[in-house]
Amino acid sequence: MPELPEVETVRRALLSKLKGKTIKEITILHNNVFEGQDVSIIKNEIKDQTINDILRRGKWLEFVLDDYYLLSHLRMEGKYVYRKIDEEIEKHQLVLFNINNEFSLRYRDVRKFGKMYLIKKEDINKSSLSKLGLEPWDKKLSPSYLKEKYKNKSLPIKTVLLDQSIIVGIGNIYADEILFLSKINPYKKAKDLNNKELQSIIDNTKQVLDKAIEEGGTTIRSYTSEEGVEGHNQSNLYVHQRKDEKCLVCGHVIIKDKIGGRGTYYCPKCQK
DNA sequence: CAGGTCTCCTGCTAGC
DNA sequence: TGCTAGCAGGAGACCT
Repeated sequence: MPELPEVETVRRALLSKLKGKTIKEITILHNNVFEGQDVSIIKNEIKDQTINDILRRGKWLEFVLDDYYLLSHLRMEGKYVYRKIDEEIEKHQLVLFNINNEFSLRYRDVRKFGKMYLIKKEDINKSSLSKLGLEPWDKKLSPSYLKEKYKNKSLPIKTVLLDQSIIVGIGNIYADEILFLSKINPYKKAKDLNNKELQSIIDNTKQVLDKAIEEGGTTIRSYTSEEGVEGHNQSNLYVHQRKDEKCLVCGHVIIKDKIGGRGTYYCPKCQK
């Protein structure tokens, strides 16, 4: 599932193909991708908008057009494929962007969970992006920031790490890895963490995500950044998807539990 | 406000 | 071998 490193890898690949190119037309084959929006307006407004840049905020892609931002969230299995304009439409391709009348950028999403929003630039503060917390590398991310955010959180730290209004970009895979490296039990209540543990979470978040970006993301199940390009970070995972295998540090068997409805992998000996 | 539950969706797989 | 129930999960809606 695309988390911050995967989205960042996708962003870089898209930018190299699309920077400066123009969306001549959009074909929306599945209206729910633009949930709550009038697709006829979108079809008109996006016409002839140039892709000036592609940014990332948390797990969101932000296409910087002339008058709009096109926000795209891949959720579980969303991905972009790039085709010659006249190639046949394949199953699961939900939105087609005509690029310079020459190429076709296609949003493909088997499970149809992903979302897009076309937002006027002046309305960006009313968008989903406005509710996001700090990027992992933000200088403001400190133990005191987390202390304040966690002070009323009785939920397990595993669950709270996934809360995008506090730190952005962490999903289920990296949350498990961050807690393993921080030697923190995923069941521990967020509000009970001390400064040392909070600092450890901050340090390991940056380290885990940096490493994963360097490796082009983690490919388990279906993620690829562009067609035929898989990530390599799966070989760096200590606990995620390693149920019943031995902990690489202490040899104890890795446990899988369900915490907050999410599959959670951890080493009960290393993580107290 | 905090937190629990449900919903969306389809492909894969464990188990019979 | 073939079938099917159950599982996978990010984020927002809705309820208590």
